[in-house]
Amino acid sequence: MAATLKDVANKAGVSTSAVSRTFTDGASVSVKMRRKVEKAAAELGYSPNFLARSLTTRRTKLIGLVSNNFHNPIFLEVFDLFTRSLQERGLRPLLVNLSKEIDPENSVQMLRQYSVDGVIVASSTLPPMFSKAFRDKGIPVVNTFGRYSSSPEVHVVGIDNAEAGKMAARELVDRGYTNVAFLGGPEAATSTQDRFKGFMAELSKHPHVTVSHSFAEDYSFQAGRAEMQRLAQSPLAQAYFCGDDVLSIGVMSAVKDIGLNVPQDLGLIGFNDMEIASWENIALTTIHQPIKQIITSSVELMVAMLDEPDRYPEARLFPCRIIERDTLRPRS
Amino acid sequence: MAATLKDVANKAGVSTSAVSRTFTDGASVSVKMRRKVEKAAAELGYSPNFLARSLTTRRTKLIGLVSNNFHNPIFLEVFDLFTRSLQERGLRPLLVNLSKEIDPENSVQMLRQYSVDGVIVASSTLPPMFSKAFRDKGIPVVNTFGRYSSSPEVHVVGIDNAEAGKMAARELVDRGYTNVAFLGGPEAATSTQDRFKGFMAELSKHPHVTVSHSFAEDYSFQAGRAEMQRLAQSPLAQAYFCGDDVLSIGVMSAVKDIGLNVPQDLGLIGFNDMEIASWENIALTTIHQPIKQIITSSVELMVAMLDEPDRYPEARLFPCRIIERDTLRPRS
DNA sequence: CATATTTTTGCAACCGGTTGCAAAAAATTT
DNA sequence: AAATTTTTTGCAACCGGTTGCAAAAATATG
Repeated sequence: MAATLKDVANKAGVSTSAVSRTFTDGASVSVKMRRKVEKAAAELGYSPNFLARSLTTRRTKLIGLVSNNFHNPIFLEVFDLFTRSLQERGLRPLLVNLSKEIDPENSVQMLRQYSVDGVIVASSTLPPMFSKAFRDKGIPVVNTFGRYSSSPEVHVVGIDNAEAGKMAARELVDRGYTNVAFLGGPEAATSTQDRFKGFMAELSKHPHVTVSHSFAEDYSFQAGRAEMQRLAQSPLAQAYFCGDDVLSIGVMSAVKDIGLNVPQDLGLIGFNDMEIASWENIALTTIHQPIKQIITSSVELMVAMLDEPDRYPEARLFPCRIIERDTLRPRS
Repeated sequence: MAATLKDVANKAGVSTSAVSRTFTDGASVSVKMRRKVEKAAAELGYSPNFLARSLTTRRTKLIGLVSNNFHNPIFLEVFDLFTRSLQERGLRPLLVNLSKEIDPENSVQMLRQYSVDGVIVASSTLPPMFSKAFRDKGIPVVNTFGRYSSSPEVHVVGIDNAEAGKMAARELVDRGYTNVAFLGGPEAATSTQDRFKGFMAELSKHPHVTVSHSFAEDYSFQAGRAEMQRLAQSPLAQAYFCGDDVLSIGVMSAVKDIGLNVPQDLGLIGFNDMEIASWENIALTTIHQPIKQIITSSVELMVAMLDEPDRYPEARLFPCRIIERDTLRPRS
């Protein structure tokens, strides 16, 4: 069907190596030869087969993009940024949806069979073991949104979740709340655990502030709503730090149903700063996670690893910042 | 690095063909041979290289998943369903983000270079020419959410947008609105054009109903909000049919700012029934597009085409239905 | 048991490219 | 113009598999 190298070589009356070289940059070809070959190639509509090429070059330019977050709107943005960023560098994302998949082995094997050059694991809820499984097979891996560790075993790019928890705590204290609560996502997620730890650590410096906590089933609107409905059966705190924006919005909706007003009766601070949080009829005060930088950095790190696979694992952390909107009472 | 066919053959003391056959189903291998080979393979941790295999079998099991909708939350659901559905059938999505890319040629060439078995174009805003470019190169293509045509040139799976427009019109008339408006997405999108046509056609049967129309810049919250703010400078209609849920929510937010109430002062009906529409603090009445069926059907069609590439192009259309929530006044 | 039939196996060519090496051609130097 | 150096080119082996074909082995038939 499609024209091959050999077809072009025949048509141009040259060797296959000559054709190959014209399509490999940095190879030695004379101007005359190049012109002759390019003419024949254009007439045949030839372009080299990447997969055949990969057999000898050992580079496919395929990058496994592995995630289990196909329900949180922020991940649409994540996929947008990743795909664009990879494309700009001539890399191609092979998307793997891990929803309800627990065992890394299948994915590892499959991505190896496709000879991906590297793997980006984009998730804050997958166990670190997942990323390590790739590293153990010698596949360069970056765990984006992964857990920061002082002795990282794989490359991690993301934020310091504990620090973010502290930031939320400070903000609530600053605004004069004296009875606050942590309403986290799934307790098993390392991101939740770390934010919780940071939140509590900071508050322990302010003994006059009472603190409670609970965890929603997952990072979703309905989980947040349900959790707040449950909490409302007992006395509520003055302000809640939610593990995620979409969770916060669920909470907001439940609060409204109860007949309370945000921020007058109850303060709310979210996490992520997804686009929806900025919608004027939501206007959620939240902690912004610099997704764009995180993703750009992840891709840059991946590119660096392609040249230097045994690069020493590093953690790249980006600072978060508070985006003030309408769900916390004004600073006192 | 990784073990190859030859390594396994050596270790097991058999020919490479024998090893190849044990990993190809339907090939003739004796039980003894299979056991011997499998043992050696297991010890070496061997699994076949798909790309090398694809060279001779001419099947990569890669499917290009091409879209330009990386900002509409409904597409997260779309990607979730596509990736899961493809994975279940042993196919692998190679994701292509077409945002701001207008020329199909690059994508076509790139996907050809990776020898994808087929391409799914998931977009209602890309011109039909895009899908045809793949077909012209002999690549099986399904245009999901594409435009229905009585003489389709490529396979289309989606809804009958004109019919959906009629459905919206009927619903508004039924509820006694006599002054209604169409607030579409980008005018260039075929989906917008068709819904508009259907909407107008149905209303022409009800001469007592006044109708106006306008178009937002794109399918986004801010575009909807801006458009409604603009419209509010002149007298408003009683009810609006919006081209998309996220657009509707933008409209809703602007309406609220003006000091009007939905549905008492102004009715609103959206399109898509994305998850956010069901959030209790949004509660948007909308037209449900059966995304799940559309995607399952798209993938099934793709699988069928892999066996029969010259299959006669068909259009598969699924009926929409109205989801009643809180943004239209009750039936009179 | 010899012969015919079926199944299993290995050889060798091929899929579409790349690349080390040496010969050929072109450009420099003497 | 001959000798030397540099650049360009083609040969042939290879990347990791599959597959048609014929030989070998196993099974069935007379």
